[in-house]
Amino acid sequence: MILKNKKNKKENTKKSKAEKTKKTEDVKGGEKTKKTWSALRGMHDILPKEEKYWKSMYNTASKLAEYMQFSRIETPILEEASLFVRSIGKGTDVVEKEMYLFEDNDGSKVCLRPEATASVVRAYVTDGLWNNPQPVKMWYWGPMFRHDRPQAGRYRQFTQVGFENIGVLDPAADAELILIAFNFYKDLNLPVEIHINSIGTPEERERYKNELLNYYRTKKSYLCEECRKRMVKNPLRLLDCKEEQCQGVKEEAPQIIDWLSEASKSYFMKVLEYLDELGVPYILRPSLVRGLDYYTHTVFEVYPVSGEGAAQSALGGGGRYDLLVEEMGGKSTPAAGMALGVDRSVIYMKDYYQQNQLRVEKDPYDIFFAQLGDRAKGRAMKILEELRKSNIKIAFNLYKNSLKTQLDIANDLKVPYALILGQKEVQEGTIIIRDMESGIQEIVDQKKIENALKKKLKKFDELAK
RNA sequence: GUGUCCUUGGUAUAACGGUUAUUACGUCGGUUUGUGGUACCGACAAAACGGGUUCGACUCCCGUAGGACACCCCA
Repeated sequence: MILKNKKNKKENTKKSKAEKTKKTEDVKGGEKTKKTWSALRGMHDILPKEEKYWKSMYNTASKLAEYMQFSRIETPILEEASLFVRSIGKGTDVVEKEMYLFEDNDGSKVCLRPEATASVVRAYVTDGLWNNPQPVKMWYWGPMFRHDRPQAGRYRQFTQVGFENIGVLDPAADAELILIAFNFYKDLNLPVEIHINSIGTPEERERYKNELLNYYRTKKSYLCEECRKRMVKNPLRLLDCKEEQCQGVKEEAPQIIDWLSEASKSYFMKVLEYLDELGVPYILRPSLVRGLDYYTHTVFEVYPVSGEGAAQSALGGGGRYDLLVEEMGGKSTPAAGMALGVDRSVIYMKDYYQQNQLRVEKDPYDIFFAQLGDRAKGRAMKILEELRKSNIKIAFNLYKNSLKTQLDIANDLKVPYALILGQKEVQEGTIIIRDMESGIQEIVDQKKIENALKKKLKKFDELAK
């Protein structure tokens, strides 16, 4: 299909205008029209040139997970819709307007996962993970879907990396998760801010909500339109309002921390103490509430530290969800978790690296292997195959026949040495090693390539030491 | 979901209601077929899609799609 398309296109360009007109008529006459596709709204391709960022994120997460003893879990992308309605909460925006919801062939309601915590908890409950040594620490990396209006760093399909700790109620677990989030960015050389708060138990939160509403009712005449809606729909969000006119009211508002029980408060204090001990900087933000219903006690979000510019959206966040496992049909089990937005983090990384002239280096090639002539090409493939396990990183291009072009590529790749194999060398069983800087060439026996190269390459010297 | 702005080769761009749509990067090829960086030459490659206004639309208008930004919300 694609090939055919391309061919047509090429022919078109060579046609005169008159012929083009004719072609249009043909199309109208029922011939196939040229169609191209853009990605669906909010979906994007991750191109090869961006891969280095994604790779370094994945490797960083994976290494952290291993050190902190989180094991990888992969759950399906498609889940029963009610799983998320139950876990995330019926009234939330994520469930109400952002789910990719559709009917499966048998008529059951399924959806593309908007997040993974619910799935991980489902696995914990139904796959018997509660019989394993507790807590069960798991991490995941994969695509999530939310049907939202796209914006910078907000896509309908996006990648999250997340960590879940199920089965233990201990401030150390909360601190550990925050530490992982912090270290993830630290290892990538990205400065971040941790915002943290505690929203206590549902009962405490309910009491606070009433108190907040009582307070806001007395100030109703000062409020913006949006805030009046929030009073009915989502009172805790009142504290997020950015309108000038509401700032004064906000500052005087009661804070949730004052409405927590002693137990909740001291739990939260302990989390903060651990963070202090670890040297993880945080900002207490009494207005921080999270969008999903299942959170209890500790909640936190991670923000980029931007030199200038507007407040950016969160890179990630998480918190404790002690009631979710039971809500999902398991035994009452405490748990906590967090998730980071990889797409957003990649954007931040690109930006920050560019501004600060940092680079993600790809592993450079050691050698370029140039071949010349039919027989040499076959022989080159064979030699490349023999060197595959040698740890020497060799670039090659078997489809270019001119030596000039191949050395040009070698030059672009900035390799220190090139191998040159032509008809003559094939006959003699030798190969040329060319020093790309000095231009000095040396002829060696084909059987001794590996050793000869290793002698020349510095990295093998260092390994030997 | 609401609002504002935008859409010219792969990327970045220029001009124009009327000749063959500018330039750079890029890609491919070449400068006597076995030797790189420079240079020179050549080729490739574009008006998102559909409709309207007009003698004539890449240019003006409308719709669709996509993008960007803000809000709601969130990763």
